[in-house]
Amino acid sequence: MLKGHLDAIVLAALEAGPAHGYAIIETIKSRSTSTFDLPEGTVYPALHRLEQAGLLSSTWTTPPGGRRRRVYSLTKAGSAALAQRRKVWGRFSRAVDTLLGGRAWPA
Amino acid sequence: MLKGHLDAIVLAALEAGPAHGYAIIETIKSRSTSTFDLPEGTVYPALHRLEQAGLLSSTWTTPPGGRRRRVYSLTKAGSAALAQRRKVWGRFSRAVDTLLGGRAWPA
DNA sequence: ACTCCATACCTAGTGTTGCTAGGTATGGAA
DNA sequence: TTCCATACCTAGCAACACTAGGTATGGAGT
Repeated sequence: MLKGHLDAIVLAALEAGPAHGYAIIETIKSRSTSTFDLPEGTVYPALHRLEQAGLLSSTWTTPPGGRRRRVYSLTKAGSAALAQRRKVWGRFSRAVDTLLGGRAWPA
Repeated sequence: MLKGHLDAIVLAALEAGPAHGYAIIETIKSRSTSTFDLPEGTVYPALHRLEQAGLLSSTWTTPPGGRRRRVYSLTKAGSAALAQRRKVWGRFSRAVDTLLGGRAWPA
């Protein structure tokens, strides 16, 4: 369970530049040291939702020796949403840290 | 949205000692400086779920000058579950911090 | 006396979310 | 030629948190 922060994570994965779905999954997996090994059935619908919401845009591309890929980019609204989500996450995680017992930053 | 960490929060609220539902809501609200102002429709079903799962036990009490209250306590399984939840939260929040932009460990 | 609020509990139903479990298809390695 | 990694997709499900109601009592204010 990604507990509602999937959107933020996906948007953040696209902040460094456009990418296609499969690559996004790999990026999230490696950058989280496999804590988040997201199934495609989680990520693809999320991408569609985010595009629907205007936070992403996509174009089909076919690299010379390869298969078709759908490449997503952050829209301006997407960047704004990401900034907002970061704030929400910060507030949320600080509150949970407090409630779960103070000392929240193990070495 | 509490994103799946409600159980951990409720269990943690009972770690200091038994309490009844309404008081738990107040505790969570004040300790989170109102970040989590949980509606009763969120907390009561959660308490029932947790008791059903054997993580909490409850007894009805009626204080001298007052109304009936249902007081919940952590069971041994509840304490163990809380420890587990804390670990999950730690791993989860560290991963999200990393994905959302690096600098995750404020002083 | 009456009203209103805070306290204190409850549940049915709803929308969102993430996942399971399937499906299609291609390029490259064994 | 078989298999795996790549690369996309969707229908349906289960869990979760919330909305929106409901009941009831004690105390404070007018």
